[in-house]
Amino acid sequence: MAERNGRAPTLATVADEAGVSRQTVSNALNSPHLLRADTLERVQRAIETLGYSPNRAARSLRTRSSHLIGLRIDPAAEGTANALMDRFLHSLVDSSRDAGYHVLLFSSPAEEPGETGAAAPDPVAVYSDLLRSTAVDAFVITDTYRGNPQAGWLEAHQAPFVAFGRPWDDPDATHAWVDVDGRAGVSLAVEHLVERGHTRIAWIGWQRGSFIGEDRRAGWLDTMHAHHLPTSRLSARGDDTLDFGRRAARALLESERPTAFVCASDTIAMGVLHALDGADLRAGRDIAVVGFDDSIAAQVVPPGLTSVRQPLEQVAIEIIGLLDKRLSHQPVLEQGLLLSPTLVVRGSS
Amino acid sequence: MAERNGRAPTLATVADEAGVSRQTVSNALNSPHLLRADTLERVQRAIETLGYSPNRAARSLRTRSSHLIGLRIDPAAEGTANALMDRFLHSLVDSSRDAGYHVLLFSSPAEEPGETGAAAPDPVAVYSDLLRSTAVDAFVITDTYRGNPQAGWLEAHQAPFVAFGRPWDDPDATHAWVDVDGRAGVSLAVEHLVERGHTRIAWIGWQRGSFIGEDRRAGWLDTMHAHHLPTSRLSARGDDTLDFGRRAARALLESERPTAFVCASDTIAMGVLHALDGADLRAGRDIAVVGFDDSIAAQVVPPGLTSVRQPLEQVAIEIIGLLDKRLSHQPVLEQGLLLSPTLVVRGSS
DNA sequence: AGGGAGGATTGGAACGATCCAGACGAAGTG
DNA sequence: CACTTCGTCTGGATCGTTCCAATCCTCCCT
Repeated sequence: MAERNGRAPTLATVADEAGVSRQTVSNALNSPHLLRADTLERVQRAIETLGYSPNRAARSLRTRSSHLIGLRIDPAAEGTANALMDRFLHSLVDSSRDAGYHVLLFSSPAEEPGETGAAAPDPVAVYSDLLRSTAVDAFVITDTYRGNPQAGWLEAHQAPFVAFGRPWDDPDATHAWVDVDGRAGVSLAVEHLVERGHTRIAWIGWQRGSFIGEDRRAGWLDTMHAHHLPTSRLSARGDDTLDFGRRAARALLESERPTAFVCASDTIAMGVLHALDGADLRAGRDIAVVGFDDSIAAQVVPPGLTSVRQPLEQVAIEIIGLLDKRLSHQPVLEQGLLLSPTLVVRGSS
Repeated sequence: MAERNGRAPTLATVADEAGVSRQTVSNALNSPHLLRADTLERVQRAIETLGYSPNRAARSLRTRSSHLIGLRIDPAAEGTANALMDRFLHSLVDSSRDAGYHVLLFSSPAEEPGETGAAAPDPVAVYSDLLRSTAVDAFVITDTYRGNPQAGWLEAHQAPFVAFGRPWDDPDATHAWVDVDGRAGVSLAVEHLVERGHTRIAWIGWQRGSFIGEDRRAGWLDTMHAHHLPTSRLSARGDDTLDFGRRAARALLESERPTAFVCASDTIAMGVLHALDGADLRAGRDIAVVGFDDSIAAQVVPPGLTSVRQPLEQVAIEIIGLLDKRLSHQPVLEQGLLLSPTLVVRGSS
């Protein structure tokens, strides 16, 4: 931690201390194999003594790479059990660190409806700007649930990025992605319920038009058919809200008497729990409920909500792996990677 | 978005295009008042045409400031309803953007117990390194709940930072901080319950030794005394876990028959709900429960958990405000800022 | 008309690292 | 012994911006 005349030590300082040239110190850091063993050690000792860390700005300027990865963080809707991001973010930061990167968070300025109209906030402008100013080397994009303009733009501008989520709507996409097999996840859930003896298993999911929603629903449909179980009128579609979950469950309970609910999200599943609470039914004893995402709410709500858990830690690792390959100009063999979720069984089933 | 020979435009490119010198373009960006109106407009047009954004690395190298704010993101314990971070993070990113900063996330390498012992992972090393390499201009630190080594170290090294949380254990601390008045929050909760006619109001909180825990508990104690209500044997202390909440509630229900529970956290409150669920009691009808944090779980659990909500958005704004002042060498008048939480009333009370 | 004053603009130097081409020895080869 | 080869190390140029001091221009005053 020693400093000289109040300013942080530079390469030159270290070079003086070790009695070598700047370039040699640089090599000691970046290509140690080029140095003779004793020189290397001498330099390392000097670095240690002075408490030297290379200046990122200077390095970044010269090498044209910041070793930062950009991630847009979207305004999460309150009340939607969307703590997904939390787990993913941790994992992403950890994986990045291991690969020598840091994560830079950014957000888009809110598109306030009552704004002075002229400056239409281009959702892609932020990406463009970060890239042009060499603030980040690459992006991780996460919001591919209903197509996504960023992916197209980034791909067109040859910006390095990896997506969490398949390019559902663009079969020609060539960018790298990692995704979780939602269909297989829901299938796990249905199998689990069938094993427990349920035959009337209802689906509560999202509106048509959500690719992810349709994929998950297909998991329900497939598995029900495979077991020759009825599906007609056992399915509801709506928004990803507590309230919709509650209303849908109430309606289904009155008309179709299902014994189990499989939901497209934990938010909806929590809505179902509300409906049961209102009808004096108990989840797990009278009716089974399964959610999707293994959110914190699922973990703590009594009696525990069975839920499909995405392997977010693994997703993050794979994403950084792909990104790192891309950035170090190694050939990327697999374009996309589909990971399997697991089912966490709790009291609600 | 026009580019010249495949490389991003620089100041010089813009200068050529506008027929002025580099420095003038620089001034157009940083001190527009120095330019004549027509020159300014000419330069701006050139910038627009070329799609120029200043190179951050170069700027950062010259000005010795990265316009990045570092935030350590800790491995959140699963199952603890700690989605606090999520709201805070969003807010912090937004406020930072408005002030011209970005947020850089980092984490400490996990201290794996089975590691080759020698390299003891110094919790402060990461901060030190980021600072020396001028990767960030300042830090926001959040984990001050039981003293915090970083704050001391950062203060000693004159590193700019603002803490979310009071310097409980260090009356001599001179750094800036923003915190939420937990005591007042719990007091709100107790007042609310008293209004509803409760007189036997129990407290379930954390172990002695947590400053925050004692502060919140004091809110309960104060308010109970103010209303001449009994407190003896109505208080339990333990870990911040579901399980402790459940056990404590069960024990209190058997021995003291409280009609309401006030908890130090939503996690504990959810544990209480588990206990009620097991005893066939209903929260809100038979027994009132109030949590702390207004986590997502509190929002979605049936019948809704009344909870003390921290004004995290405001906290983030104030933190960035203080940081910005500090970094732009304006005098910081207030050293600390204590914000008031609110009570969100839901079905559980 | 000459001399300041002050605003507008400019070119050179610097920030701290890496790239590049070349220098220096020591070792190997004909 | 001269010549090449290879491993090691070095100095100058460079990345794109801002700082600094100097210059130019315009306008006003005497």
